[in-house]
Amino acid sequence: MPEVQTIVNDLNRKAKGRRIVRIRMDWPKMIKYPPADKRSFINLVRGRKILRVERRSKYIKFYLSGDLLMVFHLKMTGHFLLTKKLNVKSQKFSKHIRAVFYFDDGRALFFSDRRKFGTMRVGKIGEVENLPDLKNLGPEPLENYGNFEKFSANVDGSKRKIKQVLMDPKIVAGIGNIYSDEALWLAKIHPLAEAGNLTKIQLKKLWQALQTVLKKSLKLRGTSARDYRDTEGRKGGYYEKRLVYHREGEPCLRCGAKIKRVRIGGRSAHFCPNCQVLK
DNA sequence: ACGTTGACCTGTGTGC
DNA sequence: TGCACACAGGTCAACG
Repeated sequence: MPEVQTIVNDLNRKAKGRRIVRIRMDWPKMIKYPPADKRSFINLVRGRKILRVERRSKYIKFYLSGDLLMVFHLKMTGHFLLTKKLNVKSQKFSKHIRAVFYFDDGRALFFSDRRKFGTMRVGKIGEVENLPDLKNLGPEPLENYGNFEKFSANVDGSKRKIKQVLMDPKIVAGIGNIYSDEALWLAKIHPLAEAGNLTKIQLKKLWQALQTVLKKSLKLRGTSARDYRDTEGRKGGYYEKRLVYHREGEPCLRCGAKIKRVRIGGRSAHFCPNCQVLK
């Protein structure tokens, strides 16, 4: 999520107010709405002005003229690159360009995505906001005023592992593999702990830990474990500051025990077997 | 209704 | 060098 927020902030500074004059679409399968329909997608978006860009969970929402909403999900390897043309810094991504949005000022927004998991949708605002994937999202972890209570209610009674629950966007928005590991370490909770068994105090601690790691990563413009780059092709700085993610075999920063890795629901979870409790 | 397992894709790193 | 296999920022349809 800090990566997505960084991109959204950049787009608001550098793409807001621009008109999209031409579109190149090389991977139409990424269009989820209107369903796999390249022509209607292009016809809807061409000629529209970008009024503002917002984030909800890990979705990037472009509000366009004509009461339209264009929504992207970058998944694991999606990038937005904003340049006059693909420069040296972004050459690494140039063979994975899936779409190009040409602006009225001569610049262009390139969408690159090595694994082709990224998605885009466009339609009337209400129409798109009511699509189930966007509508059924959990509370934003960085917004207060009742969001902890919503999170707590969503977790209540769950028999799943807390690690999986944290990564479920219907439970809480915007938390993936990196920040779930980081927050669980900070809150001293074992990733395999049954979510519904955690005390209210543990959940509160976890919620605060989420805010701590997300805010820290936001300041550092996200985590570049591997592919992530911002709209100018630059890396984020959080990877170097990470607490536990991708530290298997290294000493725990708190107690010195060896960090372990286990698979949970097909994903890697990194944790300290000594100071993260299962109970 | 709930929890788990594939599916979607392309690439890189590691061990034999 | 070649080959097989594990692994990689996410999400959801399909299944029991």
